[in-house]
Amino acid sequence: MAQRDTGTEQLIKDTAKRIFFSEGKLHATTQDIADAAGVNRTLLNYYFRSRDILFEQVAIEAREEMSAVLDHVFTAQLAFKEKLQQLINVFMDQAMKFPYREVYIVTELNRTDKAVPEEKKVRIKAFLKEISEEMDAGKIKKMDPRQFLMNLFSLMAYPLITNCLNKSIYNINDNEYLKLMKDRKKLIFEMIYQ
Amino acid sequence: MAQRDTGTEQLIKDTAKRIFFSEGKLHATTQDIADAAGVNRTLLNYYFRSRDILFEQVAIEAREEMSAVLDHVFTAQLAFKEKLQQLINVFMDQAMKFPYREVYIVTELNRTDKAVPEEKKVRIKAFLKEISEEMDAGKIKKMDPRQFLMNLFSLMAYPLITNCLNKSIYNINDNEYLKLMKDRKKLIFEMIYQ
DNA sequence: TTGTTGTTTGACAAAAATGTTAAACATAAT
DNA sequence: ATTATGTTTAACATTTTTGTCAAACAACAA
Repeated sequence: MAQRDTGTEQLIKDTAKRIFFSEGKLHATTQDIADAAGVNRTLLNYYFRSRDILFEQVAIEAREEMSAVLDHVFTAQLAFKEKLQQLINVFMDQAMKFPYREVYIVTELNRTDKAVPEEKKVRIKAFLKEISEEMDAGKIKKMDPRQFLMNLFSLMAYPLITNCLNKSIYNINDNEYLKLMKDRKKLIFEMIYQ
Repeated sequence: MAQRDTGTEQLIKDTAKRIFFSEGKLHATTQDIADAAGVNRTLLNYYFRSRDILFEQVAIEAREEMSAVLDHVFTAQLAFKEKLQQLINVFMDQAMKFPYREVYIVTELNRTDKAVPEEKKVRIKAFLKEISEEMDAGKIKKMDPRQFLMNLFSLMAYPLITNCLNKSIYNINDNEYLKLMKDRKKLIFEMIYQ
């Protein structure tokens, strides 16, 4: 396919991701993406054949990027406590850059009525087991381990999705918001781990 | 305007809300909404003039419905503990019905590049003050009260937004999911209030 | 240089979504 | 029954978005 790699294909995908995941413009058109990338719209068809294929490719890579982060932390040779700290650190850094990534994944699934892709559940199950053991050891409050994971991801992801609302509600500017989000890393850890 | 109220205007809005807030189909067209409501698409223009006006009206009412719930609980004549329990109970019931309501509000703001509407901050400020007092009284962990509120809403809202993903990741069906969400009410309260 | 191949562009075509209009319809009042 | 008024519909028009194609362009090889 791409014999002379001009970087255009990657540029288009990166731009699409910026618009969708960072700016949260889920209704962006192919023209919007082309303009933002500074390329002719026809190139989107040249590299991806159709809008739907491009959008799905972006969704697929979003899921892959997500799994990659989680797998990396889940399989790290670390004690649970350190794993947790690293997970919070890495995930929140990504969430601050791409706050709407999960929202994009979900809305694309809702839009296309496509079956939810079966996740590789081995890593998750192993981590759920670790969580259970930590509960037995009294390091974290006893509950359904799935609830524990939902709590964790909720605390990390949601405030960034509702960024614009929070800034209005709590009367804070960009800098202060950034500080609040950085503080959250420590706060979340202390909240779920004694 | 509506001398003979046939209920059509309300039907259109209710249908739009169902599609946007419940089904999470944020890319729905006017035709999609008309079909789902079982009415001629022209009626959307008859009652709302344009698509944009309808969509903004829906967003405005979404914010109003949200504030209404919060205001009601915030100003209730109850002790903080009971207020919190009621808030969790009422908010999660709504979130289970309309999981994507906040997402709709946010994406409409991002789509239209409209200024974030200034919220009535009096009630919020009063509640933030109550939270501070509760912290001083040792009933909740000390932190920035805004973080406390973010925690609370994150824990309530996020798992419902990611419903379809969670079902795949944790291998659960609709019924089990419903039970998990009901259990969360108690779980969230115990997590943030000693 | 010339030919080859992959890339980019503009003009055009097609499809999808939204908006407009006149006429049909229904209901209530005269 | 007839008129008046608000509601609904179908046909049409417009705008927006997406897709196609041939030609121009750029890099590389023979």
